[in-house]
Amino acid sequence: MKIATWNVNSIKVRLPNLLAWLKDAEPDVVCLQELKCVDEAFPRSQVEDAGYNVETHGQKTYNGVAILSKSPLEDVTRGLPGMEDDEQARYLEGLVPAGDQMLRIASIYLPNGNPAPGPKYDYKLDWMEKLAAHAEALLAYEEPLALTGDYNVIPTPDDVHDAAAWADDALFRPDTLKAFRTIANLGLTDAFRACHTTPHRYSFWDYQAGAWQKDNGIRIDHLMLSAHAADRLVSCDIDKYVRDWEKPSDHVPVWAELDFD
DNA sequence: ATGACCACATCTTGTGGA
Repeated sequence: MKIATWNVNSIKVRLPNLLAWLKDAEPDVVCLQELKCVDEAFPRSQVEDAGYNVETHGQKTYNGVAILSKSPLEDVTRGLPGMEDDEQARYLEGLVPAGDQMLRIASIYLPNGNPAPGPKYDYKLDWMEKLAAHAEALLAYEEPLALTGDYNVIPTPDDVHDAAAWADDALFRPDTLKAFRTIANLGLTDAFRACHTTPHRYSFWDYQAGAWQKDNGIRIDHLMLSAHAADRLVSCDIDKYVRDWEKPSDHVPVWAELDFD
């Protein structure tokens, strides 16, 4: 099965690109971030007509996550457990069939955290702590699990065009990387890095300053797999070509193929 | 070249993104 994550930066603006990419890529499950709309405003019928079941966790103007799946989702959770007071729609989780098993998959839009230091950065680190706690609880099931989304974390200097320029940024500060390693070290595999050693492969290019044309990007969209999912990993890649489409998101889709027989 | 964008809400300017 093919799973994917894509920060679309407004589902309303990006719907044509989403529908075109769904047709191209034919993913089984897609986690979306930054819908920037309430649940009622999600273009549900168009996505359903493309062959997908839709679960959303939206809010007005900002954030918002969704999971599209060819099979209906079960056991859907809205909001990050342990952050019940979170007013920001950043987490959605559900179960989908995977061969004769089930895959638990989450769509994550981790806080940006800039400017750092400050309250927004504190919120990011708090969110990462709660995500770690929830990941630990899910990993205890010892089942296929994919925590996928826009982590707003540049894991290593190989994942950024100019590490020095990002040194003080909330996406690359030492405390951010430490919190990300804490999550990964619970037993989650970065699908892209498991498949590729090539440095400087990116999933985001800023709209500004000709970042795309100069390949000044960062890799911040990740598929983090439990052992039971990583054991099934066949391939993973970044659909960079989508960044060249008209009206692109600043992020592109990242996908992984898992073989559940 | 300390340059350069985009989406949203609101109303032509501010906020947020990364």
